[in-house]
Amino acid sequence: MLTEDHFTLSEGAEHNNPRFLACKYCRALSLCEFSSGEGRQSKNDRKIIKRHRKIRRGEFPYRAGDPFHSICVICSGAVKTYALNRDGSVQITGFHISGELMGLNAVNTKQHTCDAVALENTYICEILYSHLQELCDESFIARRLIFRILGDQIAHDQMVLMPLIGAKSATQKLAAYLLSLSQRFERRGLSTDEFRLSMSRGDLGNYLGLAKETVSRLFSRFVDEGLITLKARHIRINDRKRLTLMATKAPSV
Amino acid sequence: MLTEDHFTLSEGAEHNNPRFLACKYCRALSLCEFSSGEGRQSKNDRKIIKRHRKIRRGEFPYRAGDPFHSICVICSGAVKTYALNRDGSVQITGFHISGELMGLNAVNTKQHTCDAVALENTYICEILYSHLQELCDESFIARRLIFRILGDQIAHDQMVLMPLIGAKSATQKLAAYLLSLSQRFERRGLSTDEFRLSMSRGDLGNYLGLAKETVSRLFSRFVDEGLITLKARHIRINDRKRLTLMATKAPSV
DNA sequence: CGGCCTTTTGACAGGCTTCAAACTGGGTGG
DNA sequence: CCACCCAGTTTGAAGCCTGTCAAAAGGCCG
Repeated sequence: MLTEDHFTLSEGAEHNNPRFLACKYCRALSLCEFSSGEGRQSKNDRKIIKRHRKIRRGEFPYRAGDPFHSICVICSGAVKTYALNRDGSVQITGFHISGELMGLNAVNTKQHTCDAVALENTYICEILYSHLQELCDESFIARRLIFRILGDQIAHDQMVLMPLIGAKSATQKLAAYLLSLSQRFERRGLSTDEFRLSMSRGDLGNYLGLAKETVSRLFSRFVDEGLITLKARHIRINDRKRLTLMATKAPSV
Repeated sequence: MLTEDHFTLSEGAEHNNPRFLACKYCRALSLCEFSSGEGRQSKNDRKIIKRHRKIRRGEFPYRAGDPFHSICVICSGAVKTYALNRDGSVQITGFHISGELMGLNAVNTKQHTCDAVALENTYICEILYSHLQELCDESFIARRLIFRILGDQIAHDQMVLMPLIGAKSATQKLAAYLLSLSQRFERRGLSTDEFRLSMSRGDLGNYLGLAKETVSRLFSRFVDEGLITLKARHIRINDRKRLTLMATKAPSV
């Protein structure tokens, strides 16, 4: 499915260049190259994908209430999404890293229900959903692709979120989430054992339903026990086996 | 989209007859009538949907490892799904009531990852997924329908599951889940304020990450405070406003 | 009507949150 | 380039919430 077209857009890229990373991950998704590969005959082919929008730390890819018009692919960087409760408190609904999609929960409502904010300088590609749907009317491959994207999202939500709800201790929650993060980095072709935690302890706590102090204390305990190494927001997993045990087993450990 | 065909299948039905309920809810989904309405010209039209399979309490609609071949619609009754951890402990992944879909998380893996077991005598319709996909190649409406189904599932997971993860107290969790259950019954045309809890306290606790005793105690407290009325597994919500407050607000109430 | 599973209620121990204070690190301006 | 500053992080102490263990009461099904 790769086309020169595709590579042209990334020309001059180097390994550390976010534009290059973008296409590397989109390729893994087989979404970007598809969007640029199909429909070449049309003059509007470029409109289906808006490439490499730069979003600085603290800026918003989209806000709650914005009309939904495109699926966002994170090329590099990280984004958190959150909803505001009526009483003013915030509920973080997810963290999204390079190669992942954002905003799929709005495909039916046609309106974003969460705010999205960049945790660090971030590049995103936007794929216009209405155009992608039109493409589906013509292309068998597009149909299967979009089914796969939606299905993956459902499977991901079920498999990752459920253990976090059912976890009976803070230890379980944090261990489980670290492992799921690790898997996500691996799936994007990055290191499984060593990665950057772009979110603050407070954000993590809010997401997992824990106080930020508890998160901090658990990290310290994990370090003491040799499970992980931590330098500021850079984490390395040293003992995946035991971490997995803590994620599933009863809190009596 | 309704056809005589459709009504024929439910003939002789009465309001309390599960077969009638089946079609009532499927109509709400616009999935069943579509499946029987489209493709009438074909001789295979009946194969796309397998109607009204009866499943007794304790029986399994499907097991983990089974090949995924159809989307299950619950006509009447209730089903829980759960996964087994390596250490033998179970993690309940969801409760499904009449009018809802099951097994969507397997559309891509092509293999079920959870066990599903009926909490009471249950009727389900099965819609063959491969046939539905083929239908998508021919029908615009089928495409939009399946997008809507998948999109709804994603939105549901995001909106319902996230608050449960982020809840900071047992009270929040249980109140939030009762309200989301209530919404689900309403969406299916049933009473918002009065419904049956098909699952045991233990199941609820397992799902929410609470001890069954805690669930029981919270129910008692809710009753004492006049928020709900409880008779065995029949619940009535008396003060939705305050229950909503407990679902979002800090545990200091 | 009897047996069994579920639910309720109590007591206690332990984990988590809250409040508070000291510390660290990244970003800014001189 | 360095010092400063502030947000984020770590660590401590105390109190509440929730899990665990235990026993009694209730409800459902044969």
